[in-house]
Amino acid sequence: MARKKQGSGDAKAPRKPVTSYEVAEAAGVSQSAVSRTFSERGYVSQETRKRVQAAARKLGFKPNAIARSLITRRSRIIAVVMADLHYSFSVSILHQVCRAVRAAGYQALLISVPSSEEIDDYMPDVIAYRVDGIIITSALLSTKAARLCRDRDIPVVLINRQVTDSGFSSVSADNVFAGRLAAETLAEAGCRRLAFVAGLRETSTSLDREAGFFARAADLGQKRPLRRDGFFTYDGGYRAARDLMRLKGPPDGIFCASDIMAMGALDALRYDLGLKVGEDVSVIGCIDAAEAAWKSFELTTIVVDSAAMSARAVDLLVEQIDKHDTAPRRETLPVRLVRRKTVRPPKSVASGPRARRGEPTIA
Amino acid sequence: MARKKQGSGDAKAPRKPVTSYEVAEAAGVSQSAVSRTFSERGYVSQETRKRVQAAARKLGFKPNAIARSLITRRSRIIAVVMADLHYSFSVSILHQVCRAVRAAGYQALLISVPSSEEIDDYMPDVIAYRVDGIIITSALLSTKAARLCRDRDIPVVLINRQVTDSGFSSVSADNVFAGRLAAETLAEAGCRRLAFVAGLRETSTSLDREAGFFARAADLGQKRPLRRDGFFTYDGGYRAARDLMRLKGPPDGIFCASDIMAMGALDALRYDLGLKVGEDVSVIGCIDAAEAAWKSFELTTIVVDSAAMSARAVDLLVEQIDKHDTAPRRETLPVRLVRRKTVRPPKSVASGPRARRGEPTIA
DNA sequence: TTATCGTGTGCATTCGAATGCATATCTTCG
DNA sequence: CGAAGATATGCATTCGAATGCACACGATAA
Repeated sequence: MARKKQGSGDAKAPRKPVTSYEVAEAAGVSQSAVSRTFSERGYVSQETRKRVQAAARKLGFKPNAIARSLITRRSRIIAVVMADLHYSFSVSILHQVCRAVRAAGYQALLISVPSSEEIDDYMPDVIAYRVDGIIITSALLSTKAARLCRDRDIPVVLINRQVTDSGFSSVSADNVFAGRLAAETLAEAGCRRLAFVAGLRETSTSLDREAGFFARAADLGQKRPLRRDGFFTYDGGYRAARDLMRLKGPPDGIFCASDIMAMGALDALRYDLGLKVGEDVSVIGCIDAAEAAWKSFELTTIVVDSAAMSARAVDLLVEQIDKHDTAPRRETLPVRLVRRKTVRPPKSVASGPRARRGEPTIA
Repeated sequence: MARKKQGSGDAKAPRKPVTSYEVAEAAGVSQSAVSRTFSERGYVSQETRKRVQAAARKLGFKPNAIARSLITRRSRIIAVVMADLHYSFSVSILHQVCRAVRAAGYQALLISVPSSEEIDDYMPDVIAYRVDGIIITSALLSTKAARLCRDRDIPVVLINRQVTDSGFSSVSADNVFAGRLAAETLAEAGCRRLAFVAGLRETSTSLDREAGFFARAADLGQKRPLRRDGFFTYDGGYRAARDLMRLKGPPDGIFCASDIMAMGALDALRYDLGLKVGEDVSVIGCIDAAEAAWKSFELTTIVVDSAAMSARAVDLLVEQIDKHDTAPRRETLPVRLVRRKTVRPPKSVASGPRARRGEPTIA
């Protein structure tokens, strides 16, 4: 029927991938020499190397990573597991992780899990491809999955999540401090009744922020803050804020465990309830998603350097891949407050250095 | 120093991955039988299959995908190339593509390219891993990269981009129609001076939307619309809108080639210029990003079904991988208008079935 | 009874690069 | 001058699963 592949003329175009043997032949050396040239191990004379490289270039040779992986027992692939690819922060992390992975000389196999619970269904693939390591973000490792990794000796690094039971490395923002910072900022702004909008239950991210927030609130002599679940979504934040404000003693300072929820809260407060955010109520988010800086929100929030977090996670992982016997490490990255307009400026300080209005900061 | 690997007791945990030979031995059959059991080709008796499966389960055997790839010459890996992982639409596409890829029995190797121009630097990796196919979204293929793919016979499918010069398959939204629809909607709303905010130059997405918009505007007897570049960013949209409104004959209907730009435009119009969007000026976006539905925007926009687009793209790719000789196809998916609040309701029609206010649609 | 087919099994080879070992050449030093 | 070392090269084997081939068995057809 259709013409055969090798048939037609047009040389140059190598239909079947070129192998090291063909390059060897063209260069008049052995396959070993070709391998040594490309793997940069063992001895190859300048002379030979040049001839091999010339032949390789001419034939369009690129070592087959699959074959290499088989014999070296290193795939140079890192699995990146993500549960919620919806949120902009996850995406920013993913982007950064990809870059870091590549910079370290690995490839990223993306595993987008619908939800944390289903991670077990995805592990077999990860195992089959003999990935050298796993980065997990916005997802938890089931105990079954954790056991699998341990049994197979696959290093794992978690980003912004911690697994209590088992000794995997992790890199997180200083979420407890973020919570403390939020409580402090709201208190300084003169808020007398605080509230916390949590993310998903059982994520250390949200839990830690909550713990810090409550602890610091107590320190500062505040009443125990109110609390609602917001599920890390816009709608969740919207509803949480609306419900909170309908209580008998409504809050005047709300800390949301993520920016998306804070934006939902903002919209509920101003559009549903007709409140003035930054005057009647103050809101603080967490993460500093791109949207937080938009004119529509100008959200005061707590930033984490996602690039640093990703880079660190990959560093840690690669280190564990290389020297095999490293103990799990847990690292924490500093966070800081970005003041925009959703929190009343501090009471005590005179109306001093407040951002000018008018011209947007964008221009 | 550290204890050796194989040393300590605790059986069960297989330090070195189990091979088909070990399973064969445990089951008292040959390696071929194991292979046949797992690859589901050739003959294996029920009896043998069961014993192999039992042994495999006991030992925790999972066929090594790397070894399999080497001999079958199919990696079952699809490279997913993305230029701008920043935008929520890209992300939604990515998420969907991942799912589709997995559903088709492949794995996704994510290649996050900083910008379209740098794609050439990333091709070698893609080639080295002998991926079975490539999905490209929000990025162009350089002519060099295109040649590489053609030479090596690697199927490529582009999502929402088209490459003029070369015959690769693509799946796009009906962008020309989207433009027409936008022009029509604005005209119906009574707009007399239209404007278009373009994305990035040379992306067919933006170009097609522009073409449709201008053509339909002309049909409808409108003056030739104004035009600004918005680079597919919030800031770009913000500036474009501001600049447009400062012209002598400012527009009263703006179509932005993406939602993000539309949100920037919205913010410029209302916060910088103090205009009432949906009354003084109408704005239409394109894509229907998640944020478009938020209370802060309630953006009227043109939707594309990103799940369908992704699924279709993967289908097409897999088809090309399987039957080798398929001609490139270009598919176009329908788009439709989602009316929210940034466009004045049609003049002619009485104030009829307009969405109720009050309770947000979220509750 | 013999030829033919559908099953089932194992042996040996294959994919393509890496690498241990033997070997060869060239330095350098005692 | 001979031994030791560094450099350079090729041969043969290896990684782990897939598969062509030969062969064996039982059932059916001629």
